[in-house]
Amino acid sequence: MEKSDGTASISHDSLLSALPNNVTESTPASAGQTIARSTKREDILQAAKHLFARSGYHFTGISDIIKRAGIARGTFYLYFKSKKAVFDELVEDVLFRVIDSAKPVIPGEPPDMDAVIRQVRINIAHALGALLSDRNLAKLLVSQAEGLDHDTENKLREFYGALTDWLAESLTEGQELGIVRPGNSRLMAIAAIGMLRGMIWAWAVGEEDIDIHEAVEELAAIAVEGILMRSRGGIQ
Amino acid sequence: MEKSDGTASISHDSLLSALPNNVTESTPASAGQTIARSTKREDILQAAKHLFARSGYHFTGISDIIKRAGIARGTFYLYFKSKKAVFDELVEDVLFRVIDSAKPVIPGEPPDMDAVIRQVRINIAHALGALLSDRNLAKLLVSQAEGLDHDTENKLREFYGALTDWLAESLTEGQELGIVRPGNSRLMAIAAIGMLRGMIWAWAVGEEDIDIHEAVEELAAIAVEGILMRSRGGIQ
Amino acid sequence: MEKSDGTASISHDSLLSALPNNVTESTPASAGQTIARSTKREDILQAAKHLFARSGYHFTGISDIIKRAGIARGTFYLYFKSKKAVFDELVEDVLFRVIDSAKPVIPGEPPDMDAVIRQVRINIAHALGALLSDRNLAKLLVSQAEGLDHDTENKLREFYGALTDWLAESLTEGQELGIVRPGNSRLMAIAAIGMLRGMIWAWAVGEEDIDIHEAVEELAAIAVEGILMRSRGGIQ
Amino acid sequence: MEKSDGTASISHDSLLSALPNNVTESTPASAGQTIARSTKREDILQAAKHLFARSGYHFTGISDIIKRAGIARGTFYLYFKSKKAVFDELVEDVLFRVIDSAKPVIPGEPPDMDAVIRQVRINIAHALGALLSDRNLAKLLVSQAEGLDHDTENKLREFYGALTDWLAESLTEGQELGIVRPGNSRLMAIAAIGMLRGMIWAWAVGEEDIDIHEAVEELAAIAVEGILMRSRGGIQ
DNA sequence: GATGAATGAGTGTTCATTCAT
DNA sequence: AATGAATGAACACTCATTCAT
Repeated sequence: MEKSDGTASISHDSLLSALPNNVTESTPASAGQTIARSTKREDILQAAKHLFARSGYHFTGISDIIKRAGIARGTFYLYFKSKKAVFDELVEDVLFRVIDSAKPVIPGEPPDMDAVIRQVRINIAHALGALLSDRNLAKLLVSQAEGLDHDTENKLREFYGALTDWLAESLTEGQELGIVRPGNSRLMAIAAIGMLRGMIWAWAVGEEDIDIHEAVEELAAIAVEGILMRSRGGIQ
Repeated sequence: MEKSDGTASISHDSLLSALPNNVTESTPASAGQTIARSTKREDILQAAKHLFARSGYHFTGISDIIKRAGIARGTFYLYFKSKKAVFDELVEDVLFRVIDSAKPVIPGEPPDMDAVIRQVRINIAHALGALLSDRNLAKLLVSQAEGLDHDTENKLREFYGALTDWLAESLTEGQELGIVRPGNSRLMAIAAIGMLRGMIWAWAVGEEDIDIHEAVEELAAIAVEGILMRSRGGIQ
Repeated sequence: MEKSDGTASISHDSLLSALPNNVTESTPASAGQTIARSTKREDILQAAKHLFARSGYHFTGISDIIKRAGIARGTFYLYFKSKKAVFDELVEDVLFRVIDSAKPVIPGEPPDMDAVIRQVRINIAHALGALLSDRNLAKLLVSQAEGLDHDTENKLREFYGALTDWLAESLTEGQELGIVRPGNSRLMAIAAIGMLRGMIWAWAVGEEDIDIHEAVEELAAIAVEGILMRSRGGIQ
Repeated sequence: MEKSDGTASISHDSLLSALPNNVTESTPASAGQTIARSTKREDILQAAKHLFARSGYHFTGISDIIKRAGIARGTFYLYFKSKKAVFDELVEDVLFRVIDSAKPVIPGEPPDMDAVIRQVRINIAHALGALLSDRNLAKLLVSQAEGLDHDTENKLREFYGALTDWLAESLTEGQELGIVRPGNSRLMAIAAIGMLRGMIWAWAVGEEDIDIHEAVEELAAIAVEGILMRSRGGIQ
């Protein structure tokens, strides 16, 4: 994406299209009332999020959700058409958070490595922060959403696909600008996203005690320097 | 682990302990017969693997498995005590493959960076190869095993925990030997494993067309050099 | 049991303890409503009683019960947690009826043989009447409750044990008061209870056409002339 | 039954007809071999008897029986056409033993009360002895055979019916001869058989510690002083 | 005769969803 | 809008019986 002012940046509009329907306005009609917006819907989402994260989708029953939300059985179906619908909304919520956190990196003219690295660091911090703010949501994404059904699998596939496309494209542009190491940018993108996911997983599921600032530093360091020491020069 | 000859290496015995019982010989007794090994057990495993990978554990019924394996209902329970038992065996199978592929890296005296990198590359190739040989098995590990019961979740957690411990320890030793960049070795380990998982996931679930050799090269390159270019020097 | 006024009587409190929990109020909460008591629960019990008595516990399926009760499969489990639970409630019901019918015999001072016999006859009438009012319930007690699981078997064993203990004790006291023939009172108790059971069985299972009044008379006659003391004579 | 010599006695031929097929020759054909008669059939019966008595018909599987009998699955069906067939044979065995033990009481001319009582006592001893010799068989009869299926229920009904008929008839004849108290002889018969059953049940199921001689004495005492005529007196 | 791998009809129970009130 | 009693399709698993060897 070549901007008119000559600087290159990667918009994240394409990422948003990965979500089936726009999540921003997921509240029910409820036209008449302006204040005291139905809190029940939110109660259900909160209860379900907690339970899905703790016990998993399949082991969480409608009974559990309504008990925790403090509503009656039938009421549940007033706000959501199915158990799956609640899950879907929660998943879309996480995905949106992550997408929303991805900001284009603008190298400047001429490319200023230091600035780039700062921006990368900020991007990583945002992506991590988006998920690490809600352990249950993170858990949902990394350990419940997968392997559920074909719909969810597809949604996830699309999401990660779009994320990978976007990052790979960004890296390719970065290579052209000389700020990204030569190589298969798509594989780099996959690896980079994998690192982030690994961090989230370790924190959410593995229950590692991860300090977000340290994690951001380390990920940025790997991005810049890799893991192994170099005697001199690069890889042979 | 300091070996008597001065060279350091990391055994992977600790990794093996992550598996509840040794998987290598899980076939039933059937002592007498030497030939004509019961093919039914294998049929069931194959059928279940395919279906679990395609539709998920919960959406795969015994009916589906026996239909695909071409056996009767009761026959299934002649070979496995439950649906869960089949799944467990499949999961242990993948875990064992991965564990088996992890080989210690011996830097030599004095540390020869080139040799180290070669060995790292081999390790990556093994780990990837162990899983990329069977897409369904890979899918099982990265996307189906989670969100199941707590037992399986714990097994997986333990597995990744042991893998992380092992790699983190290796990296720490590497730092002492000056072949690994300074930094939080545990976070490095998490990130490194995340990269591998990301690769697997992209191939198994995202259905990316990944060339194993290229993937190994790129991962090794990231390990050695990171992703971003460096003006000179490391991160500021 | 020696009462302070010199008269002896046998309380049947010990018998009640044979029942695991008090059966009298086994209806579900449903606090608010006063009228329109859930008839479904009763429907299920009636249907199950009929079927258990006709075909036996093991040959009666949930399908049979719900078909006869005119409800759906799931509805059954709204009122009972298992097929066994229905059976248990029915059994406890019979046991309670029998226990409830046992009233202490008070000989008076000095012992009035005629009064004693009248009371014995009343006791027999109660015990028989409690069961002969419901053929299916009777059948359950004498021919279905056995051969089930150990829990039920134990409950029954305990019940008959308590009944025997109580009667044997009563007879022993009667012997001390000179209104019961000398002899092994425990064996007498077993025989007496056996007679009653035999009567019930013949009516419920053997489908004998038994007139309750005649049966009471005959049993009383045997009791009076066989167990109770006579002016002179006895076994040679 | 009026015998030609003027004495009355009750044959028990009618009782034998209660058994569907004559039990005496229940061994399989196996024509050729005279010696070394197949012990397997007996092994199965023994094993089944033990298990049925211990765990009940429904909780005893073919697997249990063959394991205990030390034979293979298929072999079982070489000797019995079904699990039920084994049970039936065992039940018929008990019934036959009881029937076999019933001997006619011959009062003599003129009726000798002492002789009659002796014979009654012997009859009771035989009936009890037939069952008390094998606790498992007794248990089968009193606690497993009932409530099984309609076939068995009918067989049992017929058996007890015939037994009752026989005893009632005997009692009626006794009344005519003046050795049995007036009254409903059928109800007397039912009560008498009930006493015996009660004794057996208490011993086999209730696990009472019953001395057979004492039991015979007590039952005889009840019979003599409750059912048989006395010089003077009777029910008031 | 003896075997035991294979069978499949049958079981009790669950739970997301509906709908009359 | 809110309720919760009622629903019934779907499930994993059992076990008496058969039959090719």
